[in-house]
Amino acid sequence: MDKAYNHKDVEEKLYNFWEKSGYFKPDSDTKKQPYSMVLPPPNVTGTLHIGHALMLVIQDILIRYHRMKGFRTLWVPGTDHAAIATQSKVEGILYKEEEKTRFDLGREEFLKRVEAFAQTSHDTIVNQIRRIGASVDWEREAYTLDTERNFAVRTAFVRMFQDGLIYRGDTIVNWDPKMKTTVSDDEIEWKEEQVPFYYLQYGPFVIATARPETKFGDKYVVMHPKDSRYLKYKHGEKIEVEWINGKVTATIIKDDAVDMKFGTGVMTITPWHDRTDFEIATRHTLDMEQVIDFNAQLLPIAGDLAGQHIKKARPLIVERLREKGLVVKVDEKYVHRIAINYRGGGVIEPQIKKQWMVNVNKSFTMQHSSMQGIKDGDSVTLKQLMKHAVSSGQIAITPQHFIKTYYHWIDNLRDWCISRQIWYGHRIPVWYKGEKMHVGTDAPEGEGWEQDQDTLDTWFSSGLWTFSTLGWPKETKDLRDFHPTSVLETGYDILFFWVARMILMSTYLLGEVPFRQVLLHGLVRDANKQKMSKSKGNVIDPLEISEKYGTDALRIALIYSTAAGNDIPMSEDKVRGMKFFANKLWNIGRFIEMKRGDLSADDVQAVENIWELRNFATHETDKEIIEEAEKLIEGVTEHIASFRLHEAAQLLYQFVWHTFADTYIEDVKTRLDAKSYVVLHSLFLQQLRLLHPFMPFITEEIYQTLPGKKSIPSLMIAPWPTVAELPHNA
RNA sequence: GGAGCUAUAGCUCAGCUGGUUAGAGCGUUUCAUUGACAUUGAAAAGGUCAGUGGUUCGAGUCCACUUAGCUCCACCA
Repeated sequence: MDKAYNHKDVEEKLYNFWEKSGYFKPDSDTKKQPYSMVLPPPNVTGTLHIGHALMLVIQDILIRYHRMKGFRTLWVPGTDHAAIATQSKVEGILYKEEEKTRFDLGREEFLKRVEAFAQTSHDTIVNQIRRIGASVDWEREAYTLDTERNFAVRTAFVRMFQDGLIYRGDTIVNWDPKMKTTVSDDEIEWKEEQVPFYYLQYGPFVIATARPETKFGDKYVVMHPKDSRYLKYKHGEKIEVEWINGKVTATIIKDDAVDMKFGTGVMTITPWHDRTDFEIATRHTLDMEQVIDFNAQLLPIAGDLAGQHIKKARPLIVERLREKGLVVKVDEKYVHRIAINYRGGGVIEPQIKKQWMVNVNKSFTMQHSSMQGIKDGDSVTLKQLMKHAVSSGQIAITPQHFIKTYYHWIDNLRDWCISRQIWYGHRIPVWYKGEKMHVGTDAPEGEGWEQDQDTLDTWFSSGLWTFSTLGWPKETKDLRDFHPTSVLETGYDILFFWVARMILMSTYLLGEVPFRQVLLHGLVRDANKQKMSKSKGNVIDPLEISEKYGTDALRIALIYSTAAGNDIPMSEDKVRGMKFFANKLWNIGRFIEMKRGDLSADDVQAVENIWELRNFATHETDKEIIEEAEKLIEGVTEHIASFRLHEAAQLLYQFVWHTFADTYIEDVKTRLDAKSYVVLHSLFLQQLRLLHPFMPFITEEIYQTLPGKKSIPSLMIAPWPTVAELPHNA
């Protein structure tokens, strides 16, 4: 063995060796118990960051452990087209490099650009996944927007439509005038901004607003029914008021959505551009009028200000109100929260628009269910399904406290808007011809049909991921063998976006849970507990780190000292420490290799089973180390089985370095004979196996380099150590 | 407004179902060694486990309250 471990020479070589040997594919022995996972597909918007590395490492540890345990493991890789995120990225580049918008190129040409970008990203990402050492089955790689997944999406849409769960209707949506699309509530980022807050005279009332540009059409004035200050005004009463562009007739509305303590307790409403106002207007069947168009410009209702962008119009309106003496007071220090599309950066302007929606509260008849507690023919809602899957214990969530958060989210869930006015994504499988509409997996026969222009929310397709990757809606063998999947491991930040939607889709479409266990990890932060971001310049690039210290050092550093679900402070120091550990491991290997030569005992065989090793113990310390090693095996196994990977890693680190190397080797090195050599060598091989899921490259390299016959060609498929002989039928 | 998390050594964190003297990494101090490994070894200093009260034979661990920090959800015109 070389004096130092050189990860650069080893990693690529070993990964190719593993892949070529077919170890990433499920074992052909179908009698083995299956263990399956899908990789949360990274967005094809660029490159992988350290959070992705963490996710890959945790999942790879689980997969490698179960593979060695004798399960028939499958880990399906893939990438996500991330509709709006990818499109917005390409639009940004397009504008920067050519000063063009997507409308300049047209749908077809623009999509070609996006696809080219996505392909490049995809290639980078795949390469990065390999570098981390992830033992995924590349033959089953999927893309959320490929042909097979598109068929799954269309099938799902049609099924939901036929069950009356998808409808098209006028709703108030979050409109991004910059990207020209709706975005979901979850895609909004709130930003605080200090703006002037205007108190305006509105007839006998004073109303308050931060957005005077929406106020042109306001003809309803709303107050709380119990507000003693305004009891003399009756619901439905009409009054004449002087307003921005002259006199209007206002109607008094009483509604308890009004907060009596806020402002003056009176407000005028703009139902077309505000969710709360929209809801009030819906309750009292009031008129709704659009004031701002989809480019964020004022409509003719604004009189001579029509056509102005709202940002420019605001000061002009305030000026006019001032002239008319309608401005009572201005609070300059008001903190207003504005909604921003966090994918594209546009300021959200609520609008009423026709959208495709999923009704989460509508009862439908369950066609097929293999879930406990829900039978075929039961009447349920999607919300109930989502809740039931977890409350019945058919899906476990680790850490447990996220269960409460999950329920809380479901309770507050509104209908899910699934249409997007962007081009990159799954086109909605609906066709129109005059007044006629066709909903189906394929275009209808005949001339003149035109497909809906909108595409689907990206989460609609990723919601199908656990089974669309296995071939659904075809009844494939993979689907039978590997669904429900065993574990879904992902960051807690997408519990709602993604995990909840997978539960919705799987319980509804398949009548079974998508996975039995949800395992959530935290955010990787920098050494100062700051979120990593490009603008802060504190981003740690996983590939750079793995290049410098070795992938194994990065892997174990990522999971070493943090409990599941907690955020992880990451520093280079930590990785460096783990590189030292890798070096220690390497040198134990060198020592063992060297001593075998000293003993000129090339026929000394390693003992496979630890319980047979006691026959070779000649000293008290030999017995002790065997006992300790047994405890290690039990401890590591138990910790991994309970998802305490950090505990398992800590046990291994302590044992290998401080018990095995510092204590036992120091003791045995002066009295080494053929018998104690067997103990030394065999125990080390056990440790390599236990460490292999955590540090696959160096353990495999040492294993391959150590002298002696190998009955097993790779650590990847070596049996996981146990402390006692198992009955043969187990 | 609603919900959740965190508080343990100088720093970053472990501590699973309550059970001897509370652990690790990094950092600090002292000593040793070119021996598989200076990417080393031996040792040391450093903690009223945020505070108060409770349950218990026994609490870092369970319960209540207080304080401080963080996060998520909803959202006020």
